[in-house]
Amino acid sequence: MVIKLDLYRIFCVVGKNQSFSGAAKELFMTQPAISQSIMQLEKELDTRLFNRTPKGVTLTNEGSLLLEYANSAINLIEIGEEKIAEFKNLTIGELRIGVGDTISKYFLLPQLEAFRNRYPNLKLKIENGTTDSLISLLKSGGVDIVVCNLPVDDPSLNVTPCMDIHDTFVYGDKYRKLLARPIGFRELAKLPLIFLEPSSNSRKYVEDHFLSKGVKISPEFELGSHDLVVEFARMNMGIACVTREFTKDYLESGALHEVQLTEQIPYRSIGVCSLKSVPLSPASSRFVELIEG
Amino acid sequence: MVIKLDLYRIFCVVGKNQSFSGAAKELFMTQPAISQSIMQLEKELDTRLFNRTPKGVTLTNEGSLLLEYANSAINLIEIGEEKIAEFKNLTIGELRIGVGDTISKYFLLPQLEAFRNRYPNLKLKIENGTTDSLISLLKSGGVDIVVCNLPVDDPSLNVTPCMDIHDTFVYGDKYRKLLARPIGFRELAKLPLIFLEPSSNSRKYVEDHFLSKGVKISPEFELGSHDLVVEFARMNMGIACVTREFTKDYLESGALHEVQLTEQIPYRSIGVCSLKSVPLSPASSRFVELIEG
DNA sequence: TAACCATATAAACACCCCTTATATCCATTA
DNA sequence: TAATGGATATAAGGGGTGTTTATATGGTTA
Repeated sequence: MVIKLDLYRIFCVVGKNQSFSGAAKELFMTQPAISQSIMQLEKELDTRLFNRTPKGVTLTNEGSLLLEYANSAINLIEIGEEKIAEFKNLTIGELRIGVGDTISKYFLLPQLEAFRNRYPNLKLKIENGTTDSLISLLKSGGVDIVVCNLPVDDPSLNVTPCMDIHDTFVYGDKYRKLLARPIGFRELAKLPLIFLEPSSNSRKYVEDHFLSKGVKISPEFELGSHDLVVEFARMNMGIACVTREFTKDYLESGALHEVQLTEQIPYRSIGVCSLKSVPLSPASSRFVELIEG
Repeated sequence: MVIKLDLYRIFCVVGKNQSFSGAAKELFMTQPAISQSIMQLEKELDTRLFNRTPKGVTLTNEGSLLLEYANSAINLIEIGEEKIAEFKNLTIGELRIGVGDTISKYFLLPQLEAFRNRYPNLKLKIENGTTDSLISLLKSGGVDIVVCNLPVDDPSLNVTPCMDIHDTFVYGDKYRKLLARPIGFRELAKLPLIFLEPSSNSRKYVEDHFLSKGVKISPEFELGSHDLVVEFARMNMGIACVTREFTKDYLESGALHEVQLTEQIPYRSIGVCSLKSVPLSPASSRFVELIEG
């Protein structure tokens, strides 16, 4: 027979008060309840814990010893509960986000900054990688959520789009006259093009779309990051395929100009992915609210 | 609302097993009981502690953290229970005995030695003093039991006689002829007498008994310890009032001889006294058994 | 697709713990 | 010494809670 732990809570309070009736008040119980609880504990331990006196009770040696242990135990539980509360406050804990490089810089970083200011004690861990590698990281428990380019088609994931992005082509001043009027995919493909590497999700998306229209591209430059692509365009190395939303500053300042296309490239979305089977942690859930809201 | 501590015990077992049904087996409960207990704990903490998977459950971050605290707490309780068991085994704890000097040396010491051999881990504290001072020490909680000369007449004490002692008079070789035949109190009182100090319980007892027979004694020597009294008799300084049981060696070896009295001094007893209001500790109770048995 | 193993849900029952009521003991005070 | 007050002990009844049985649901595996 295992001794009920709740008896120890009562025991601690009685030990503190040196009185059954005093403990009863503190615990919002009646004196007989306390009396019986202590008697039960004493019976199960086969040890007298208190000496009853006309003015209360006093601990026996055994009782004193036990009280130290019981007090510590209950304190530990209380500290544990406090820690849990801190988790809920997001004053402790961690948030592990998987995110693609470009999204990281232009979309997630500002959000992360705000989030960090709000919950400065939360540990943040950011994992970079391709969409595919991030999704498998998510499934293996390496990250809590993944922010990546959609579509992601996986029945075991919750996928929530949170921002639309548009693939577009931009150029520097040198090409201004040449591109003064709208052009089609086929004409565009003949110009010197600047793209991301073929492995990149964005590159594949645009390239596939062109292919579906019967147009094959063969870029002059294939670069490792969106930043580089933008810089090359600004240096008039060619026409760059970029994400409009991540090139906003250059477009608004007039450093770059957008190609007018006669056909549209359908927009894509950035979305948050999480495992259906694992409920979001408080931190993840709060972060998702933030970037969706 | 305070969270029931027993939920934490279940939580620990589930955490260890990473499985509700596994924990159910270990706890001799059914799986739904575990399921509901964890759900209740999660509800009261408003925090998910386990992620349910098809092959069991896994701890969330919150759960992991809480488990450390809960495990430690329950371990503490278990250690406390073990300590209590040690108290019962008399492998820890202490025994505080109040005892008169003479009794200490001739009666208690041998018993104490046996007791200590049997329970070597028990701390022993011996307090010396007069019967009166020991009784008040007992009442103030300074000792657990008192071994002293009876009678002790106090309604708040349990008094158990455990050995009879006899007051008698002894002498050395010089008095041999003089005391070859039985004599009465009155004649005895005229001889040079060696007694304990007037404050001693034994002295008072014998002196009072003589007085009740109309005989007043005026000892030649009044000494501080029974040992001294015996030694003075051996050195033929007079006729010594001693306890027969504590002078056995001298009498048997012929170093001292016992006065043949025509009237008897009623025997007294040595007894163990304890407070009625305070049950004996395991150690006290075991010791009392020993000296009574 | 069926079987198996995991957790979740629902409902009934049994047990336990708490409360109310009362007793008892001791100490203090009139 | 009797009476009062405050402490714990005891007894009995009732309500709540936790456990069980029964069943559902979901997911992996063969």
